[in-house]
Amino acid sequence: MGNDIIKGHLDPLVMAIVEQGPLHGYAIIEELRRRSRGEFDLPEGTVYPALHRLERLGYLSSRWDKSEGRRRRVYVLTRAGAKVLEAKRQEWKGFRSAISAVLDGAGG
Amino acid sequence: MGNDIIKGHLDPLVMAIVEQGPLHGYAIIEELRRRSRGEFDLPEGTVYPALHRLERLGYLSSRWDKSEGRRRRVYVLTRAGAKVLEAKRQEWKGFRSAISAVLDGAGG
DNA sequence: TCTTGACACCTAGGTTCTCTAGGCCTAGGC
DNA sequence: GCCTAGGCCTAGAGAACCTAGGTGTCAAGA
Repeated sequence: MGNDIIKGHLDPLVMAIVEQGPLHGYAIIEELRRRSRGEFDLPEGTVYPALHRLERLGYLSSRWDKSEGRRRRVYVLTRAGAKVLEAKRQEWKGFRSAISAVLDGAGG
Repeated sequence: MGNDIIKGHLDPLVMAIVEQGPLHGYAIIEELRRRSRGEFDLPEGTVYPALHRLERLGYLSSRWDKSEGRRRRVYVLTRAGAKVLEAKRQEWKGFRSAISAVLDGAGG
């Protein structure tokens, strides 16, 4: 529950997973679950459209892989994607400290 | 730009502001901007509907105040709202560490 | 053989959230 | 009188995520 709060943060998560090496959609979902220790257990209907969007934006590129019988679409991070990811990491830091500042109620 | 990443996090922010004392909408916007050091500069069209939603959910309650000539709707956090806010704070901690774990690419 | 379950992909439509872009009103300064 | 700041409001647009379905392969076991 409360996967809703992921809104607006999914793209950098996916890009960060793919950053470490070519991966297909299904495996990305598993990696996301594993690295977040189960916090992000995302349905395919969330992740696949996100992958398509990121590819359309030029942040990921993909190719079909049939090496093991099953067909898989394998994604890699483009150079543009790497730049965007780095920017998103910075953005996240600012966002995180801003939220914490408000939630912790520091007077100013 | 990038106020989009606030999606799903606005409610606890607003509740945390109101937690510290009765406040009206316009002042809540200013407090949010101040405490986040300018990070959250939200339009009225974002905050007012959120206040109405939170009141409808029973997390805030409001009364009209006319003590200074101008009419203002002043909000306070309900007991239910306080419980939800506490839960949201915990949720935020989990979310924050999960995002960081993924973005920092810790292998295991 | 047939069924089941894991793997692997896809998308239409619904819901919900935030933002844009307006509108209304009062008070005070010029 | 006019303008700005303070103060409230909402309809509709746009975007994101999820639900709920669909397709197909492969391996294990009844």
